[in-house]
Amino acid sequence: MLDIRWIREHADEAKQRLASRHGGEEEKVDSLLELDAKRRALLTEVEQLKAERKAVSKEIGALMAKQCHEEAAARKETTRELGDRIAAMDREVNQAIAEQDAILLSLPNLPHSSVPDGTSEADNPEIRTWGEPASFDFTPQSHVTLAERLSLIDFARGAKLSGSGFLLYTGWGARLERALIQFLLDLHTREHGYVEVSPPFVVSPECMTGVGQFPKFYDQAYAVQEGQDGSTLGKLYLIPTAEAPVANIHREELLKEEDLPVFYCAYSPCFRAEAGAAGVGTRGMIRVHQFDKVEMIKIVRPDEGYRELDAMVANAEKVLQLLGLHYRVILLCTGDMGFASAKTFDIEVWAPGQGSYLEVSSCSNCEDFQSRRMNLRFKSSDGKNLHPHLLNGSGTALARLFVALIETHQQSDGSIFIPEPLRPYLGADSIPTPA
RNA sequence: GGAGAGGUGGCUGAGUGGUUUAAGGCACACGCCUGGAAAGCGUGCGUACCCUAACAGGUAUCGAGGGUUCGAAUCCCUCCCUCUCCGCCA
Repeated sequence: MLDIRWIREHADEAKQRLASRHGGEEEKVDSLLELDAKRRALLTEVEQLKAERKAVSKEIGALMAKQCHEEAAARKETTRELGDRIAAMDREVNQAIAEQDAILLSLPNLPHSSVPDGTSEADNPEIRTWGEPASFDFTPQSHVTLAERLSLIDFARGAKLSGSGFLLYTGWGARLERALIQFLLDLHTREHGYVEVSPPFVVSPECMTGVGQFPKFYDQAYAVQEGQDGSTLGKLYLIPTAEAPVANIHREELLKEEDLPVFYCAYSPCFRAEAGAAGVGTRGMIRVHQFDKVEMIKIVRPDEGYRELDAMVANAEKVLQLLGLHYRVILLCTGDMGFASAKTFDIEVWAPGQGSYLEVSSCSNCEDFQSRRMNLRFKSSDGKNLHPHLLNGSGTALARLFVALIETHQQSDGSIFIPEPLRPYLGADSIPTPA
């Protein structure tokens, strides 16, 4: 959420920077400012009336104490009418606040000045690459072929259980998934300074609003209810990312400056309805309704936000480097960034079987956009209450990492080579071909 | 799900309709005192919004939302959360 006072004083800049997202959001600014002016005028007026009522009520109290009941009764008459006017105006003020909040919650974050202008992913500059695409003296297979041949995934039965887009990992596949999760958590907690948390996998709508999922992406979430009790529908949602619970851990709190920075990492499954994306889904594991992910979250002082963003990207890159996977780092342009983000780096890993790069990580600094939505603050050393920067990044998404890993490290005999750092977790140096 | 007890500022803790303008204490900040410190004494000290060039001023806020009243931390209703016990349950 943007700061209404900042918008009030920087209306032109707000419009310009919203316009740079090429989403037409800047058109909402004028009506927002009108509501703001109306709200403040009403508030000033009704607060004067309340001050008056308060003063007279106090007089009535004093008169009652002195047993002057007639005089008190006369004053009650005048304040009764005052109370009716106040109630009416309170309703108007609340209406204006509700309308203003609805617009504020619908506006995306402003892009940072270092974000390049653009309208689609075609305009995202490549920042750097690491390694080279794997070369083969045979034709590399798709992960679908590999997973079926090695019985890593039972696609048909996964679909039987839950529909298309749900995966049943089996045997070495299930074991590899588990090994990757633990490898990632150990890396980030032992080497990168994150505190591991294991959050709920369902969250309240307030948490979804806090990170900016709601109100814009209601359709993307799975809403749950208790049994057949429809009245409980909408009280909890399956998390689309661990960012939803973990970024909200300190919602509504006032942290101390010495508490910062806070680094969390968490494993969770991620549930995405992908409404409207029917038919876009590719065969296999690349676009699914449920996948595992290890997420990194940072809560930092505003002056450290961008330094910490770079560090977080490096943390995610380390995963791919240790696994020997070629990747590139992309800076998202203004038109391609997520709703809550001010600046986002994507990391795309090379999948030789696909002949394409797959997004396995997205690291964003949301600045104070989310912390304002969730009323998360910290008291600075000079006593001011400030909104910290909130950063989130995948470290990394698992299904696509699984794809890149088996496609990159497939051998001519059909087995999968396991990179050294992962071996203690898998308990093997390769996934063998079936006998 | 049932019964009971609770929810007051950073913490603690009073307050059952009207100088409560939320007492007192702790913590914190500043000052006095001291060779220095502690103790003691004094002053200040929540949050959000409105207004103002600034100082000042105003409104709201006692888990949340409604209601009664001239006036609600206090009375009524609904909901949320915590604790104790019971039931069910991995």
